[in-house]
Amino acid sequence: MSVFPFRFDVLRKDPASRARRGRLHTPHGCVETPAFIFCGTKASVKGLAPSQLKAARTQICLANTYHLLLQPGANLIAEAGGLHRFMGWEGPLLTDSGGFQVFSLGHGSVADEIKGKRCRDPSVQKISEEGVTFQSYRDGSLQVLTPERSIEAQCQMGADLIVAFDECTPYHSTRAYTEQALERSHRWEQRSVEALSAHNMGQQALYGVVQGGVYPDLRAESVCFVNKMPFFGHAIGGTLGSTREEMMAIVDQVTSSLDPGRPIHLLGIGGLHDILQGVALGVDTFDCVHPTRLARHGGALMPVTLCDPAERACIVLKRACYARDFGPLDPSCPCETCQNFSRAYLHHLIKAREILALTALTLHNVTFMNRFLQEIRTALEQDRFEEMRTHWHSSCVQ
RNA sequence: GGAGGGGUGGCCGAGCGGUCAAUGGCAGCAGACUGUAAAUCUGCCGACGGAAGUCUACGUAGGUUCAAAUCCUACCCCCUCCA
Repeated sequence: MSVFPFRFDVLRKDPASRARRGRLHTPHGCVETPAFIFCGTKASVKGLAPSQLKAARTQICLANTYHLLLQPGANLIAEAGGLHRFMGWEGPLLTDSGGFQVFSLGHGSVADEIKGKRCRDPSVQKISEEGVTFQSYRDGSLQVLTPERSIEAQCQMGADLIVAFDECTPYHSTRAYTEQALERSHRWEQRSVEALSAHNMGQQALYGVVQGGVYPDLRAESVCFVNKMPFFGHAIGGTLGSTREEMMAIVDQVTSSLDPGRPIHLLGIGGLHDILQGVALGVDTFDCVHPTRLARHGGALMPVTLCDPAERACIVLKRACYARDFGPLDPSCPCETCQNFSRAYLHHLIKAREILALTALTLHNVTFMNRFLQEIRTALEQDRFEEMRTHWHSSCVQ
């Protein structure tokens, strides 16, 4: 009789907000929360080896069912001994269900669309009760993703935390459509639960996704649904509106009524301010491509004191003004990049399109995020979170 | 010496009478990036101007034409082949 190897403990609650310091137990180790989950979409955090992730004190990474299903296939990963062994990462892993990708296929515009920035061509995919038919981005072949297939693949890959298959409704959806999609997502999530229990290996914990778009009553309905389902944790998904205020209003509403005993994940959000606000609203984990993508595009995350506080929390190293900046990237950062390379050298690597630029900046941004989340955890432990938030807020927002 | 090909904006390279301040690419400059089709994408990129616009430009100097980077003549360079 084996014991379910997952547990979420709330170690401390912030007196001034809904923030909490927690610990998420998985078969591959604990995740101290609040935590950031790095995106390793195709079973690799682009540019970094697992040893480097580890050195940067990374706790947990994410991979994507959709991408891995198309290449190299869940069967192959199972043959390899599971995702952990396949990618050489011993720590906790999460796999996303592929629900999000289904809506960004063939276009690449849907990520924007979900954020309310652009309209998409609605003609690409077929959504039925059974699941979603979509075109592979690799070879154009038609693929079908259903709750059962997503869960089966996630079980084969064996990530610790897995996500129920949902429909991610875009921003420009009507209320009627969002509602219809929500109901269907709930049925898919129900099927996800059943599919997981059919595999019954007990080595994976399932997250249910809260949908409902920008409509408070639908979000409320979705919260009510996931709370009743036997999910281990909850994820907040779908469109979160077109502005930060709208996003936080939705997160606020949702987190205030989710089961407080379960960990809460905010899908796809990773801005520093967003994390601070999210944590204050009770979010335990975040994932986002931003830190790693930003790095590949020449941006280095920076403490507020080291970048132009009027704008972003990063410096764009490819800018000409860093060509002769021979000082360290961030003197306070212990990462190998900051310890060894000047801004001028990093600028050069980027301009010269050297591969090291990608690795060096990614390593820094990963380190930065881990330190940032560590700072939040420490602040929570010392009841200083409110102070930290205020400090960041006043430093960054003029 | 003979025959042929070519000289275009920082570079490479299209254009071969008007719609050409001149396609592309590179380099340069700036912006974007939030469940990753992203080492990507977008914009600017002769000078002056906020803009409309004005000026200077396609080896050099003339010429033909209402109009020339595009046609003609001479000259200067470069490349290939033959002697």
